[in-house]
Amino acid sequence: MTLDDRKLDVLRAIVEDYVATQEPVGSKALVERHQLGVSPATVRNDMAVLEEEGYIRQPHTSAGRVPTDRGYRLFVDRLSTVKPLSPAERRAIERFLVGAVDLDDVVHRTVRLLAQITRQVAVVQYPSLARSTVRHLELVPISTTRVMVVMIANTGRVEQRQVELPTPLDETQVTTLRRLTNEKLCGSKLSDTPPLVQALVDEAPVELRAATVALSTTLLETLVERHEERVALAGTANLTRGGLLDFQGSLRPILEALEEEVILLKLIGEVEPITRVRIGDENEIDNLRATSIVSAGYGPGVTIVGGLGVLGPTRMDYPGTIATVRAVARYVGEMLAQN
Amino acid sequence: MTLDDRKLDVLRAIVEDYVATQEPVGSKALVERHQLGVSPATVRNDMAVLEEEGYIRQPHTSAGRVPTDRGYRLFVDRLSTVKPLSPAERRAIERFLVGAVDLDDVVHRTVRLLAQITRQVAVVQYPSLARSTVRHLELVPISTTRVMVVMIANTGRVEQRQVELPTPLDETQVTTLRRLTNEKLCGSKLSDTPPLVQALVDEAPVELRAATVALSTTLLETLVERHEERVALAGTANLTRGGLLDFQGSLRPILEALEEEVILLKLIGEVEPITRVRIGDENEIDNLRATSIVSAGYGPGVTIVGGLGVLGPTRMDYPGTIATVRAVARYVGEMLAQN
DNA sequence: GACTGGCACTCGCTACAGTCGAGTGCCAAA
DNA sequence: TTTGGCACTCGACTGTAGCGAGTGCCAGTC
Repeated sequence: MTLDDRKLDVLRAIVEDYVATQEPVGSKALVERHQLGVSPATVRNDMAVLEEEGYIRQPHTSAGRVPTDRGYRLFVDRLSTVKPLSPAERRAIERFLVGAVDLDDVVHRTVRLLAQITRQVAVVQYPSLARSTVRHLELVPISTTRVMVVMIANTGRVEQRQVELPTPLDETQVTTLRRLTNEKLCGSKLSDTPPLVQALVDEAPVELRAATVALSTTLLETLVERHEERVALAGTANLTRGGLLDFQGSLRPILEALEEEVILLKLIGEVEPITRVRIGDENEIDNLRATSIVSAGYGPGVTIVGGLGVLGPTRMDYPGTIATVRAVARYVGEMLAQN
Repeated sequence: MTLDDRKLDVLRAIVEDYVATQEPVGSKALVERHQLGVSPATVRNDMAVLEEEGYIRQPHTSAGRVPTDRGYRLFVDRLSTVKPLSPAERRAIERFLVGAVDLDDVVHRTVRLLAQITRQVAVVQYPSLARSTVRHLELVPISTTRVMVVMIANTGRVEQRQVELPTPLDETQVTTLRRLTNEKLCGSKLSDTPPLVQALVDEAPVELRAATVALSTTLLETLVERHEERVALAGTANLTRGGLLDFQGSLRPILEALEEEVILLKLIGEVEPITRVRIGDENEIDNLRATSIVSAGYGPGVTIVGGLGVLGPTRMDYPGTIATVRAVARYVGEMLAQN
C-alpha cells in the first residue's frame, strides 16, 4: 500500500516532535501541536498503518510512537527541506575560519566549529595525501648518513620522515638529489608516484643510486602504501547531551569506535561532494548502530580532497545538521582554494 | 592523635578492597579478607577513629566505609609500595615502542600503550618546543612572495608556517636568508631565541631586511609566544569502565575538560622527572574533582622535554598506575635519546 | 467510504508498606 | 585494650494499588 499525503504529514510530525522532546509522541499531543485538521482517532488509524509499514514503532504497548531508522530515512529523503542557516550561524562560520595560520589550524578550527554549531561529535579528515599533488620535496641533512625528507603538498599538508642512508652524502650530493627528486615528482599526484619513483631510481647517477633507493623506499612505504590519513575529532562531550536516554546509557562502544582512525575515515572519507546521511542500522560499524552520521566531501573548487562530518543519536535534527555540514564543507573548500 | 600501625593497616586494607570491589567495605568482610589478627569489633573502633580524622567516610549510616581523598593521599604517600611491573608488561612496553618511524608515531603509540595498560585515559604531551633546540630551519619558496619556513627541532618535532613576504625574493636571496637564519639560530633553545632573532634582523643585509622582519615576526609569534604545545589523548572509552558508579554517572564535565588542550597541559606538563599524583580535590580543575591524575616528565637522559600521564577515578590502582607511568616515561625518554 | 467520538483495555510509573540484612555504635566483661 | 553481644539504622528489594497516557476497536455520522 502506498502512503497518502496525510500519513506522510503524520510521520513528519512524529519525527519533528520526537526529535524536539525526546519522548514517544501520542495521537492526542500530535493533533494539538500540528494543524492536521483531523481528530486523534484518525491519526491513530494512520499511525497503525505507519507502524505496519515499519516507519514507526511503540516502545511499549501503552506508549506513544517513535520513528524507526526506516522512518528517519523516509523523512530525510522525502519529507524534510534543508533548513537555511541563520545569518548568525553564517557569520559564526566565517569568523571562525578567517585568521587560520596553518592547515592544522584550519582543521582544528573547523572541527570545533562543527561540534559547536551542531552540538554533536564532529570529525574532519585532513586533506588526503592520495589526492594531493607534490609541491616540493625538501631534503634536510641531519647527519652525513641521515636526511629528513619533508614533503609539502598543494593542500598544505606537510609530512616528514627520516631516512637512513646506506652511504654518507656530502652537501653537494644532497643538493643534486634534491634537484633530481623535485624535477621528477613535483606537480604529480601522490597516488601516481610509484612509476615516477622507479624512474627516479633508474635515472639517478651511480654514486647516488643507493641513496635514491633508500629515499624512494621510505617515500613509497610511508606516504603511498600506508597512505597516512589523519583526522581530527571534537565534541565528544556532546554525546552526554540528552542524559542517558540516547544510546541506552552506554557510551562505551561509541567512544571506542571514535578512537579508531580507520573507523572515522570509513565514516567521513568521502569521494563525492554529496552530503551523505547514514542512519542507525545503515551503518556498517556495529558499535555505531545507534548513531547517525552526516558527512560531506570538501575541497578547493570541485575536486574533493577530504571529508568531514558529524555523528549523533539517530534522534537528531537532520535538516539543520545537513545544512550545517554542507555549509562548513563549502567554506573549508573556499579556505583551501585561497591558499 | 596519631594513628598506630594497626589503624594504618586497616586503612590500607580498606583502600585495597574498595579499589578492587568498588563497594563500601565493612568490618566483618575486612577481617575475613585480611590477616589483621583482631575481631571485627576492634576494627570498627579503628574505623571510627579513621573516620573522625577524615580518612574514610560512610556513604550512608548503614553502609561500609569508603576512603576519602585524604585517605587515598595517605595511602599513596605512606602505605603503598610501588608495584614492580610484570615481565609481560615490560615486554609489552618495549615491543610497542620499537619500530616507531616518527615522532608522531612515538607519541601515538605511547598514548595508546598507556591507555591500554592502565585501562584509563592517557595523555602524552609532545616534546615542548620551549625546551627544544633548533636543529635546522628550512625555507621553501612557495611563490616569489611566499616562503614556507620549516623548523626541525632536536626532539624530532617539525613545525611549519607560511610567511608572506613584503617584497619578492629570488632563489639566491632565499639561499642567503636560509644560511643567515641557520647560522644564527641553529643549536639555540627556542625559549632563548627572541634576542637572537633581533640580532638577525639587525645584521641582515639591506635588501633582505624586510623579508627578515616578516620571517622573524612569524617565528616569534607562532613558535615562541603562543608556544605551540601539542598533546595526544587516548582511552576515553575507559571512563565508562565501572558503569555509572564512578563520576556519579556524568561523564560530561570530564569529557569537556579533556577537550581543552590547555587543561591537559596543565595536568601533565611536568618540569621535573618526579612522578606526581593529584587526587580528587587536590586538582585545580573543577571539572576533574572526581578524578585522580598520575603524571611524570620524560626526556632523553636527565633533561625533561615533556610530560605524560593518566587520568582515572579517584578509586584507582595507585601503585600499579604509578609504576606504569614511571616505566613508560623512562622508555619514551630512551626512545628519544636514541634519535 | 472516510472520519469521529466513545469506551474498554494495556501497561509503565509512582507511591507506599513491609521485610531483610549488612553494617554500625555502644557497653559490659574478659 | 580487646572482644562478644545487642539494639538500631537504613538502603535494597518486593509486592500491591492507583493513576494516566495512549491504544485499538466499533458503532455512528457526514
